[in-house]
Amino acid sequence: MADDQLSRVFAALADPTRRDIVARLAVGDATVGQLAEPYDVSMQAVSKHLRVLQDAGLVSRSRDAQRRPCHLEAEVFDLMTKWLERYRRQAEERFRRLDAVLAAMNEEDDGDQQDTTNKQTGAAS
Amino acid sequence: MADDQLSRVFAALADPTRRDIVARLAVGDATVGQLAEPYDVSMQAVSKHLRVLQDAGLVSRSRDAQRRPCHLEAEVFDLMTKWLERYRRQAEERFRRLDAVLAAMNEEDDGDQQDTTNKQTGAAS
DNA sequence: TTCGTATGCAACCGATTGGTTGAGTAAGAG
DNA sequence: CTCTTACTCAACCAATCGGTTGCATACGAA
Repeated sequence: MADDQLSRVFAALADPTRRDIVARLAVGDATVGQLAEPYDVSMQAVSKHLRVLQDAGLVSRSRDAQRRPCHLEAEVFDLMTKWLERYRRQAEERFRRLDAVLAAMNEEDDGDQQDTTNKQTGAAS
Repeated sequence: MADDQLSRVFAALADPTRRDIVARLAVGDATVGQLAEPYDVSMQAVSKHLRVLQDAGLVSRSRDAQRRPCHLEAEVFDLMTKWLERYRRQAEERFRRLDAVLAAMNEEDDGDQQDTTNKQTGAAS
């Protein structure tokens, strides 16, 4: 179901263990073993988490002898920030409009408060 | 597994249909039927999506006769933004440190050239 | 070559997810 | 009251998820 990048990123970060891994990689690169150590799950489980993070573009991996160090890719955060910023702006805009309506209602506050409010038409994601 | 708020929010937004619903609610409040109409899924399915969004704190719902209008709660976005900002800052910080190391290496670049740097994989997409 | 370390891959399992259909509920209209 | 509208709830189902175990692989060391 999660086919696009944004879906993969959000799905990846929906797991606390994976967010924890991201937190540790933000401090510095680490191997699978190092990442697995603080948890009481198998290394294969952590390896799976890393595959999810990698598919989401959140981490990249290189080779160092038999180790596969993981590196946090920070650019993906920009994608999320951009997505978020859009709705924050829209929410603020809506808030401003609501304020305006309220102010207008105060000014001429006799009868007739029928809604000139929003019926929306959808946007896409 | 997704018990905390952040997990619920990310999980909720991992679905393209739910992000779409958020996009439409950002424009203005809507009923379940209005939200379901553009998709070729049952209203029950949309109702389930809305329950997920509600549990994540992303939407609230009121009552208007037999209708249940949905309203986007923008505050949750602050939670995500805060989470994101933390890693963006850390990434920048790391980047600055790497720059410093590189600069230091340039300054004393006579003999002795083994890298004490982070091995890091190339940039990305 | 053989051994140990670090990791990946595949198969399996129980819980969750996104969808369905069908029945039930809340409220205005006739 | 009954009918219709607008939903929710409950049961079910296939697919996915997070975990496991067991085996295969890549590489350095002995």
